[in-house]
Amino acid sequence: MVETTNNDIYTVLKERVLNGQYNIKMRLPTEDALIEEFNVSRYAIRKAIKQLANEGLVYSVKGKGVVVLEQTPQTKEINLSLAKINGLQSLNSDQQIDHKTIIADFKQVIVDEKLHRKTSFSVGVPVYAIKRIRRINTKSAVLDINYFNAQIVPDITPEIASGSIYDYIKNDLEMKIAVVKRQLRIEHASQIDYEHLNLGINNCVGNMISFAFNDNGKQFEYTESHFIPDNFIFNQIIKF
Amino acid sequence: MVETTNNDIYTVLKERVLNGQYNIKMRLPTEDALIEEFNVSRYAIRKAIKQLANEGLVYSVKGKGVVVLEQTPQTKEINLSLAKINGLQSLNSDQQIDHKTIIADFKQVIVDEKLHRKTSFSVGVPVYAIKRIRRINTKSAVLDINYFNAQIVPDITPEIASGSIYDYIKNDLEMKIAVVKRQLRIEHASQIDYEHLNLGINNCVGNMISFAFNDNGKQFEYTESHFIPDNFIFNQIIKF
DNA sequence: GAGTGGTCTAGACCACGGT
DNA sequence: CCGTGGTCTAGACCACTCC
Repeated sequence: MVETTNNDIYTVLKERVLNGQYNIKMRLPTEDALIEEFNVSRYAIRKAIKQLANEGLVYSVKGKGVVVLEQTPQTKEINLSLAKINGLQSLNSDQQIDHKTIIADFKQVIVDEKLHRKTSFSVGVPVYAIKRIRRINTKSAVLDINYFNAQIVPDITPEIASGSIYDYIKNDLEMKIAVVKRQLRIEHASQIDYEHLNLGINNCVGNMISFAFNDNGKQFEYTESHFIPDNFIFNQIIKF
Repeated sequence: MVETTNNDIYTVLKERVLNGQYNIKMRLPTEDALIEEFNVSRYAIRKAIKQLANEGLVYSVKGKGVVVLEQTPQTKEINLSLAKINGLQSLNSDQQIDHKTIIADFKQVIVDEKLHRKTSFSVGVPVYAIKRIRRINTKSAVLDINYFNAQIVPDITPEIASGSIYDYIKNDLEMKIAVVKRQLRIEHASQIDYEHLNLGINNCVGNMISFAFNDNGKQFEYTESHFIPDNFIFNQIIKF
C-alpha cells in the first residue's frame, strides 16, 4: 500500500486534516498552493488528494476546491478501519485480534457439478476442503469453510491450516494475492452453524463469501465465513 | 460517473474483457500497444485500466502486464453489481426494484445528548426523524430510520418522504450529495423490528448505518436501514 | 471574468518480472 | 538484459463555481 517518497505528501495532508488544521475554511489549499508548498508537480499533489478522497476524508469539487468532510466520532472510526482495511478481512490474512483456530474438518475432494456451481472451480479440480472455527475471546465467533485449488495452493497440511494459510501462500509458496471479491449476506443459521458457533439466542449468521485471485488472474480460493451477530462491522465509502 | 470522450477506451476495453477477447493470454495488450491502437496518451490508457481494476476485472502487475482476472458466473455478478453500485444503496437513491414505501413515523425533534452520540449531529440541531417501511414484493423488507438535519435539508413533508427524499434533495434543493460512509452490522432484532418487519422465524436484522455528506463537507443525514435476512447482498472488492 | 479542479499530452526515469 | 507498469515533471486546455 505504501509507495514512493512523495507519499509523504499524503501523510502530511492526512495529519493536517485529522488535526483539524483546515477546519476553518473546510477546504484544502488549492492544488497550485500545495504544488508551491511541497515543490512537486501537480501529479504528485493530485495523487495524494485522491488517496485522501478514497478514505472519505475529503471530496474534490470542480471549480470549487477540495472540501474537508466533517469529522465525527463515528466517521473517524470508519476512516481508521478503512485506512487499515481490517475488519473481517483480517481473519484471512494478518490478524492482531486475540484468537484461536480450531480445525473441524480437513480433507481433499474433487470438484463435482454441485461444488462447481457454488465455488466456480472447474469440475474435476482437486481442492482442499477445510472447516475451521475461530474462537475470539473464548467465544466461537466465526466458522470458516475454505476451498483451495490444490493445483495452485498445493501441500496444505492441518498444521498449516491451524495457523495462517495466507501466510503459507505468501511466504512459503511465494504467490501473490491480487484481488479478493466479496459478497456479504445475512442468512438463517444452518445445522452446521448451530453445531460450531456460539449463537446464543440468535438464529442467523453473517455469511461473507470470498473469491480470491492470484496475480496470474486465477481463482485459487472460495471461502464462506459464517459469523455470529453483534460482533463485526463492515465499512464502505460511496462517492458520487 | 461518466466523463469525457476518452472514457470510450474504458468501455471498449471492458467489452473486450467481458467477451473474453483477451482470455488466451490472460493479459491486456501493453500500455504502449494500447497507446498506438487508440492513438492517445499514456495517461488516458492508464486511467481506463485503473477503472477496470477498480471493478475487479483486471489487475496490474509491475514488470509483467495487466492481468485479466478469471471470469466466473458468480464473480461476473459481482462485477455487474459493483459496476452499477446498486444493492441496498438503491433504497436511498434511485431505485428500480418494485417496492412501496409506508411512513410509520414523521416528526421534527431537537438533537439531545443521546441522539448526538448516535447520529453525530450537534446537540440542539433540529432534525427530521422519519421511520419508513419498504415493502418489496408484498413483504416488509426494510425499516428505514432517517434523521435529516433540518437546517440543511429543510421543509421535508410526509409527501416527500413517501417518495424519494434523495430526489427532493437533488432536484428541488439542488444540493450535491458528495459521500456516504457506511457501516454494516448484524444485530439481534429489537422491538421495533418485530413490529414493522416480516422477520418470519428469524430474530436478527442487518443494520446498515449511513452518514451522508454534501459537497460542503457537512453531514446532512444519519440513517439506519434495518433489513430482513436472506434478501440482500453486499459486494466489495479488495486489492492488494 | 477569475479561480479551481478535471482531462490530456509528451517525455523522463525507476522498479520489477522474466529470459 | 529487455519489456513492463509505477512514478513524476511541465505544460496545455476545458468545465465548473462563484462573485
